[in-house]
Amino acid sequence: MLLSKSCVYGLRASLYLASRTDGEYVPIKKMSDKLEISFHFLTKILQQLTAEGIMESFKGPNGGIRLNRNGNNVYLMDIVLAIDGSQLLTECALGLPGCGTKNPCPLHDKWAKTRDSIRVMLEETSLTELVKKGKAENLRLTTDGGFDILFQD
Amino acid sequence: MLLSKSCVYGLRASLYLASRTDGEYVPIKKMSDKLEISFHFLTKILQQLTAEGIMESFKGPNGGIRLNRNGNNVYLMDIVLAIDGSQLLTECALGLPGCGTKNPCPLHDKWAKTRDSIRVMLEETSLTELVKKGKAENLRLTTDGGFDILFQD
DNA sequence: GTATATTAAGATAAAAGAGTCTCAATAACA
DNA sequence: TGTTATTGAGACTCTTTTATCTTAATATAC
Repeated sequence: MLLSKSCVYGLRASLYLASRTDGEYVPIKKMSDKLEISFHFLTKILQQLTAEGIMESFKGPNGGIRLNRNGNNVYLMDIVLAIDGSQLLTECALGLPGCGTKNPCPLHDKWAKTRDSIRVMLEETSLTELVKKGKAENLRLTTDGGFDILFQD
Repeated sequence: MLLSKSCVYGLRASLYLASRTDGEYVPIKKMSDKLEISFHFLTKILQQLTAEGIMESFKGPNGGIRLNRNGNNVYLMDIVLAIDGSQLLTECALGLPGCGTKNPCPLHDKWAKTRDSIRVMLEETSLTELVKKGKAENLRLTTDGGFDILFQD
């Protein structure tokens, strides 16, 4: 698995939040219902993203979570790094510690190239870009149902 | 993590075997010592690869494991599929079941492209190619030490 | 045939990842 | 001020992966 399950859930939740343009807090419970993710599990993941400053939270009635972008776009890489760390982008394909251009394994060069294409994809893809596409083509963020059903209250 | 630890160990062992051109069986114990992998764990992994027909084994004194290539080259993809299965190459980046060109998630297109570059790399890289490179440049297959130390008895 | 070197197979254990539960803290509002 | 809606934090459980241990099966050689 490329990304951990936590990370995948984090991405889905981020996309959901990014599509809410009103800037209001969304309760985690609502998100977990819509996205079909366990409430408590999602809560933990969002706590991480909040701690990293990617989201901000507010307690109490009318509270919830929202993106904290200060006008800046959020990229997939931001989420992945916050949850899974940089492992995917640095690790040796043969699991050798300290593998790099200095002291490589036989697979290093090829793997570094492949890894780079993953990195570029994550770095260059923004939440807003995917939301735009998702809305335009009514794509899905859950097992069944299109993008739109997420936003019917 | 892109590949499971079992798969990584399987790749290292495969490279080790591919570098032994004499066609003799290599005892797992010797391999596990050289490659610094737990003997019992490696045994299980090699059992899988033997079951898949990628290697062949022989019991008793002078027994061990060797590649069963019948003159054919083995590619990284063979090992990965045998141990980790096709998950990596088919799975949706957002974890949605049945995600594909028919019913995609917003990330599907981009991820399919990235996934493809991983697939191509695994499909096009052969053990012999890596062994050749490893020998020529004395690269490593273990934490420390070059390719050559593996083959001093 | 008996001892020895090896893989095969299954049981068990330890560690990590995924998921659940409970209670505390905070904020709104009646 | 008390009730309710929410996030925060920690303990706990379940599952999968990783690793170890034990015993059986098989082949060789004396």
